[in-house]
Amino acid sequence: MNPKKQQIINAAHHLFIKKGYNASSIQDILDEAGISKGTFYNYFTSKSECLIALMESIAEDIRAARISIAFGESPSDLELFAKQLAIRICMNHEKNLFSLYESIFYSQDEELKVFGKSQYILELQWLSSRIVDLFGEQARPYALENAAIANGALQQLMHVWRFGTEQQLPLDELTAYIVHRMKQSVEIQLKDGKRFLSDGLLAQHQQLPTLSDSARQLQAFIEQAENADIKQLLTFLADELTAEQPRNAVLDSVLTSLGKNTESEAELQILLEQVWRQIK
Amino acid sequence: MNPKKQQIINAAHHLFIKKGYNASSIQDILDEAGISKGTFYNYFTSKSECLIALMESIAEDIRAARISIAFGESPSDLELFAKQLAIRICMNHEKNLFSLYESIFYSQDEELKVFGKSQYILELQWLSSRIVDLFGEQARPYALENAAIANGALQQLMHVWRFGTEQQLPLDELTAYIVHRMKQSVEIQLKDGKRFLSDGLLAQHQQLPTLSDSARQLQAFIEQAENADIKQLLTFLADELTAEQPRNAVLDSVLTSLGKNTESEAELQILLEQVWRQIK
DNA sequence: ACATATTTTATACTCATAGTATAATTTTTA
DNA sequence: TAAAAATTATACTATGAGTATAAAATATGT
Repeated sequence: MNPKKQQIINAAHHLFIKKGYNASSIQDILDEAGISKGTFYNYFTSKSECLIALMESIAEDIRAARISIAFGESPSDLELFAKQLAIRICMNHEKNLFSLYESIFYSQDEELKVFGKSQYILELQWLSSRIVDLFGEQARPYALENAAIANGALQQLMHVWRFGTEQQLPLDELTAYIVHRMKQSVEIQLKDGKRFLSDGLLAQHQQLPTLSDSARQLQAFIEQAENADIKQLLTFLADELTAEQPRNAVLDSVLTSLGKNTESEAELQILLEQVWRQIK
Repeated sequence: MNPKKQQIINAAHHLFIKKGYNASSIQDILDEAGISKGTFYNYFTSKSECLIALMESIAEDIRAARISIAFGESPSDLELFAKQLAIRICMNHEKNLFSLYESIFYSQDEELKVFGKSQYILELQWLSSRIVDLFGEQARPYALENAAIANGALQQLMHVWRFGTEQQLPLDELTAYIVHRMKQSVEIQLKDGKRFLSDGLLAQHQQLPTLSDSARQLQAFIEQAENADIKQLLTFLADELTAEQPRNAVLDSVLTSLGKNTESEAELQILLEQVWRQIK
């Protein structure tokens, strides 16, 4: 990321937290970042584009944090899932960004709306796939619905907590509770088969990529890798994935090292998470 | 309501649906309503105050509709509750007002935010009290939590539906499903006692008013009643409530007549609903 | 019917902010 | 060190919120 662009995003971030998005004028951002108008419009065509860049960078942080705590653990670990849920809340809370996410959703700005929608769908799809990790393939028909409901429950319980008390939200307790309810719900649904949403509603059934698919995708990243250590790790990963009998324990440790590295781009992280799922 | 004020609200309503709140300028409202700027500022000090007036009038419509389908039915009827849930969705949807409600929530406008919060709390309190109606006093500790979660589930399932398909939302199916899940949840909680929110979080335990409380409150409305028929019905109601043995069937039918009358003010409607609960 | 009070209109004004344009200056790069 | 790119300062246009006010229209009480 261009450092000037990053500087603007940081300033915007700071301001949006302090005064909110709507209340921050572009002039405020210029002052905060100590740049002139021309520079701003050199990198962004509008305030909303700047917001999108900010939110994208935060989404990447969340993804990285979720992945970095996952490697070395089992994808079907309920506690891990609860922690991953907490990460989003925690990061957004810490950065006071709920306001942004929610105000975007129904914004009048078409570009923002589309962006918000895509972020939302990504989150639900991530949740859904994790639910399948947790409860097995049989839970797939109920995954999207439970993802949506868990999302709603999280949001609402947080609202009510915020309105009802000054106390600090007990986040781990909340996410554990959400996971507990989700488990109950899925178990009941596996018995009675009742649901409202069909699982294929948001996307045509995306078929699971194979290990060699992942290895092939890795090649692209190996070529453009700048850091030699990372290149080495990625190359090892790609080789090992195509081996007769991939040594999962070694793969896991390599993934963990790579996951801790926050430099890597979003696409690579997503690919690494895919590999993590595959080898479990 | 002053007809000019109503005319402005109607114009704003129309515009907000067509173009959204933020995208509608005050000038647009003036043009739509065919009035001049001075008149607008005679009734409202800002656009957001106009929005609040609009939303208040819609909230009143929702309340009235919910009450009018309730009289004559049992408060513990799950299907009635599902229908009452559908009313809010339906009215907002029809009027395309979800955008408004949700954008208000995190608006930068302090006045709007406070209003949105109070509306939200009112809705949760209504839901909570209905949950107690449905599942008995024993469900009270879990009422607020289930109200919040049902609210979140409704919202999220609607979002996903909207994003995933062009088809018309099967509203009755959705509300029935929400009620079904709520029933399961409450039943489980009555056994295992698990919950996240305490029921008293939003308000100190409000003690139930007695029939004679209601009768006393009715007096005020009787005095200011303009329509003779309504005055007659209210007077009968107040007398009957203080009788040794109120004839519930008659009360119910009188309530039904009064409930159908949409002229009555919000406070009266709330009082009537309270009476309806008391006599069941 | 008339005088008075009120509501409404038309218009012009201030102020804040988004976004454009451009020439001058600074920094980077080759 | 010269050319290219980025940055700045500044001025400009346009839009929209909100205020002010005098004139016109309407309502109200007697």
